[in-house]
Amino acid sequence: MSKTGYHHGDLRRTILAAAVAAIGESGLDGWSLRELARRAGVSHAAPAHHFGDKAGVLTAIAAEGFTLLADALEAAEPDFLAAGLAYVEFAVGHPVHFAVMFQPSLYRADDEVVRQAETRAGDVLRKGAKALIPTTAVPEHATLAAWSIAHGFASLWIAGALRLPPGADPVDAARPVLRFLIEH
Amino acid sequence: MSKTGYHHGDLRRTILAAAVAAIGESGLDGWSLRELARRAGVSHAAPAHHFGDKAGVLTAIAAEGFTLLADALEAAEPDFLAAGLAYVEFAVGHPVHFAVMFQPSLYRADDEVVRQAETRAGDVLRKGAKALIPTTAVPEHATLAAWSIAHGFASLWIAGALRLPPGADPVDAARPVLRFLIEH
DNA sequence: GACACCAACTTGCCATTGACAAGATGCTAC
DNA sequence: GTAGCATCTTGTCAATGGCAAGTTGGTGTC
Repeated sequence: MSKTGYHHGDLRRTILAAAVAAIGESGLDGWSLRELARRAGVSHAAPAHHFGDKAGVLTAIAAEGFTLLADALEAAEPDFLAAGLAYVEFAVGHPVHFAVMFQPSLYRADDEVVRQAETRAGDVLRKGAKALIPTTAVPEHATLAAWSIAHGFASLWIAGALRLPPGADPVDAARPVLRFLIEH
Repeated sequence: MSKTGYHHGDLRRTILAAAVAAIGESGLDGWSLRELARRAGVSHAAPAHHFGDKAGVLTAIAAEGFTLLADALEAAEPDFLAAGLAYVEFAVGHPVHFAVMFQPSLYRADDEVVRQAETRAGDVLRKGAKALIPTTAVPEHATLAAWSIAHGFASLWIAGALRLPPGADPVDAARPVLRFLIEH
């Protein structure tokens, strides 16, 4: 675990965290493998050993993101509003993961680890949503509507497209919007 | 307009189209200014003259996207379902524009042209949505819900996150989902 | 305890790229 | 016809991604 010496001990996680930080600061275009290496205090080729290439780093971020999302959804109360707010909270709290996850062209979507994490998140989301909205309509439509509205609100918030008062809390702002889906 | 000679005549649009094509093929990371120059048959520095840098190209794509979106929304029938489907149709039909538009960190969001186009699209969207959903709830919530569900569905479709039967039409798939917001 | 093995990391390298500077070209207005 | 200027080119440099080959040191085995 020591940071000195030839073997870093925890380089993989260090670089992953550095990548998330760098992307958060400079955007998806403003980072380089060499910068991550510098931040971690290792040679310029060290990241490649753990991740192969840039897509490998993004693949790891996506996998981590799907796992975090699945955890967040599982931890939420089993009703649509709570789950939807948990979805928004995850997205706003981990905007880099969220952005990468839903741009499969950036990473290796067929990677085994990503697929497992994605499948788990998808299962949690679908199974949950299925029973959360009492409706006379087709359940699949309700599920997609629920997912879409939470995903859409989170995306628009992160993009800064919503012209809401500065300092507003995204979860508070999302509540009445999500509620509109089920009661109005 | 002739493609031969020192002056291309239509380089700006040619490069812009090449950029959209290249990003569509290789993703937001898989293109270079030099590649655009090669596709257009000009020198490697020609794109910089028109766009400055890579962010300049993405800025132009974003501006074009907001204009196209505003046009599409204006052309749609004045009701929520039609407008929502037009939104989805635009996003799926112009996935590159859509992806760039809602990632302001990729381009110069404070660019004058972009701001005007974005404002126009926003106005069309907000003014429209305001009167499209008869509701007892707060109009702003209804507007945000409508925007979110259309944006979310489109994003998830483009990301390939929806596990729907292959060959399905996105607009047909979106219809019952959007309808769920207003009647269930 | 010596040795083999192997993952972790480094050094060195090259083609490609983004960005800038300076020069060449040709349209256009007067 | 010529001055001015937008358009496009040529040349260049630092930075990057990715690969190859080498080094380090921990771990298991006898």
